[in-house]
Amino acid sequence: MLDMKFIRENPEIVKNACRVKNFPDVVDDILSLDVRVRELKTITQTKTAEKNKLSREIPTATDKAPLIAKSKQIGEEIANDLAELDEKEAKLNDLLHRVPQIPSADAPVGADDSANIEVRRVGTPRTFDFTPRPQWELLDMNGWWMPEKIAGVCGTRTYCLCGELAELSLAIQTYVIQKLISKGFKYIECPPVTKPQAVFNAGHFMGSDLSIMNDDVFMLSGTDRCLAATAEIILNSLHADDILTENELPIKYAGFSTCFRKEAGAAGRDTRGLVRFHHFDKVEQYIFCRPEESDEMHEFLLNNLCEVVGDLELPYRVIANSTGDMGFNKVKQNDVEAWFPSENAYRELGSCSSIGQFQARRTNTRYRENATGEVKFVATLNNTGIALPRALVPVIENHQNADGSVNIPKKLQPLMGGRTKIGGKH
RNA sequence: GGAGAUGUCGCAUAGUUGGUCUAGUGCGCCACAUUGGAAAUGUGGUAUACGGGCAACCGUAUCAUGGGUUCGAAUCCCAUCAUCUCCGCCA
Repeated sequence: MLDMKFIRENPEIVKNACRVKNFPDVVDDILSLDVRVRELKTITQTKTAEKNKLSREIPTATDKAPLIAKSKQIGEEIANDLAELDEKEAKLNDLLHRVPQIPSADAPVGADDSANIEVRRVGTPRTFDFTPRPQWELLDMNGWWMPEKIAGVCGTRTYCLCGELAELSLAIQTYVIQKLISKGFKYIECPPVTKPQAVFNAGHFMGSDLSIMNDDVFMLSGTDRCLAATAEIILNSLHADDILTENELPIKYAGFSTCFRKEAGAAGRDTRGLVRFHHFDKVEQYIFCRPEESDEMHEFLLNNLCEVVGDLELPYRVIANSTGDMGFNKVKQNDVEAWFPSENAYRELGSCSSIGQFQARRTNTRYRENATGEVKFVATLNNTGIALPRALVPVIENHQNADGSVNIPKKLQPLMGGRTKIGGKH
């Protein structure tokens, strides 16, 4: 959410954000509600002050009855005003949670991903001297998965990895975690089960009604819990209501969790191979920092993901996502896409996002500034570290050999017991 | 899952026959004084949010959370949550 004062003082900026991000403009409703809410607060507080004064006089008064009567009467007036205040404030609160984050000035403006800009391209897609196999053929011939079996047992959009590919998946995960630890991240194993409030805090959803997320989140039947779609949800709320010291910042967390998604809007898409499931494993980078250093941290996070993809020896490109494509809570977003030979296209492996103070307002995560002693909201950022099994797809497709074996990227070989390749006819 | 206990202003605590509690004390922290410097000591200060005000400042709320009783609640009632101890179950 945004700061009410900011909206009050910069309505045009906020209206513009609603426009370029494709969200309904509720700014005028907010402004008029805000005026009434403040009016009511002033009135009720003045009356309460009067009532408190009377209450203090009563114990020592000789004639208590008239004071009690007066106090009682003021109490009734306050109750009426409060009823209206509660209603108006709830409405205002809901609308405030429908205002999107202001996008960065350098973000491309556009309605959807067609307005995204390619920032840079690293590496060149390999030219094969044989006909490369798509991921599912490699998976089949090497016995690295059992799609029909798993679909039968667990349903659609689930997967299992078998044998050496499962080992490689674990090696990649370990590699990324170790890399992030070496860059100053604290590794956190996050629970996949959480409360809807934490999902709300992450700021992906609009409004203050938590029930709307039922369409997108797996609720655990008969409980008040749900399955988290990303470790970001847990990491973001890890300092809820804290006042951190400036010296603690930036806080860097590398969170691992299995992620659960309904993929309700993706029916029929990516049904073959290891691209899209109801569950997957992800190492997430997450940072709490001073707002002034947010841009610097964004580059840091983005670079970490680029390094990981580079270490996997994959051609990739970096995208600047447009205002319409970046989502409700984001200031800016850069997707990192790797080359998928079977699709003859670059596809997303991770997404680096600056959230500004949007999530921090929802979690009430603040820090005390050394110089001024002022308490301010922190800025938060997140990026993928690695998402599996999707990241395995470009790895096996780009590094495949004619015999169906797959070369292991050099940096991963130590974690694979020194092996240089897996699969094929040994 | 069963039984019991607890939850106070950074930490530790006082406060439970409702009203000098606008929450006391100790520690910590900050400032000043004292000192050649320090320790010790002394004095003062020490939260967050919101509303009002150019400002100094004033007001309101917060004693786990949410309700309730009352003119008035840290204190009484109800619900919820969390923590601890024991039992049960279990990777």
